[in-house]
Amino acid sequence: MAHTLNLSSDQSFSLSLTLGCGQAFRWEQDEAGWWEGVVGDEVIRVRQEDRSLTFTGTSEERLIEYFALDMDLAHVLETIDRDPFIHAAIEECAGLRILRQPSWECLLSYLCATNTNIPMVKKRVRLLAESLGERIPGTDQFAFPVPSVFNETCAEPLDHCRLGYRKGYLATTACQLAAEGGWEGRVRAQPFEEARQVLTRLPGIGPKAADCVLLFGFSRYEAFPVDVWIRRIMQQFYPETAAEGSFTPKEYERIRRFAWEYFGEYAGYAQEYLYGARMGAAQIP
DNA sequence: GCCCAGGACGGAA
DNA sequence: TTCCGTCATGGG
Repeated sequence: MAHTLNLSSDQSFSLSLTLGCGQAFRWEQDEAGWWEGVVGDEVIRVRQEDRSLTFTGTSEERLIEYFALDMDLAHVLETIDRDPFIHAAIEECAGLRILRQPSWECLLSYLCATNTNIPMVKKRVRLLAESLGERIPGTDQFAFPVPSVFNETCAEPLDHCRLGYRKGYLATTACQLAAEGGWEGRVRAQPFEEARQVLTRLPGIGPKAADCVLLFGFSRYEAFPVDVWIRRIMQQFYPETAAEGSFTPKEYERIRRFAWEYFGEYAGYAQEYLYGARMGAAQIP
């Protein structure tokens, strides 16, 4: 049963930019323009025609939550629109929204995303779901593995997930959090810097992954993840922050502090728009 | 063969 | 504290 959600005229949203900009790893688009993805234990199919979203597999309430359609995007973009560079990115990526991803799969997905590229991350996350997740009834898709499957017996299935050196980090971090429990609440309850420290103490989670998890999995918009692409963008547009040569933790810190002071509480949105514009919004399906 | 990709870690300096 | 080599994996 397909549902329809009509967006109001002041509710800017681009489904393709939002799903195609690389923030989530389980979405694919078919020839007919439908996006299909797995979120939690649901297979969601959705397409956009102008201000109309047609979707199956979830409720309107969860769709609005996941795509953050309840946010006043215009206000957010107004606050970060500080100069011609970011302004051009805002124009180019109009309607891009930062998703509210389930924090567990967001954390482990970005643990898989170090020193690699987006197609490989998507492959690893899919293999994780197929190796350790539950098949979703009536579909050929698998849910992301729940915490409890990460125990002493998960080493063998993880061998098939092309994780490389990340395998040990993922096993350790996932087992630890599954055994402890309550980590999400602890992160959510902490001020930003303390929450960031909780995450970076986990094996395989450094500053970049922690900032991505805070931004995409906890809606902490002051997070400003700096990958090699963002560093290049900062070198080009804001040369006072970025340096040449090797990328040191000190420089990472300088860039993210600058971004937070310069763009404000929604610095993470500035990051995503700069990234999306550089990747070429036009190339995203 | 090389270099690079939404980096992180352990050990040396 | 700050560098520096290394870590699988695949694509160009």
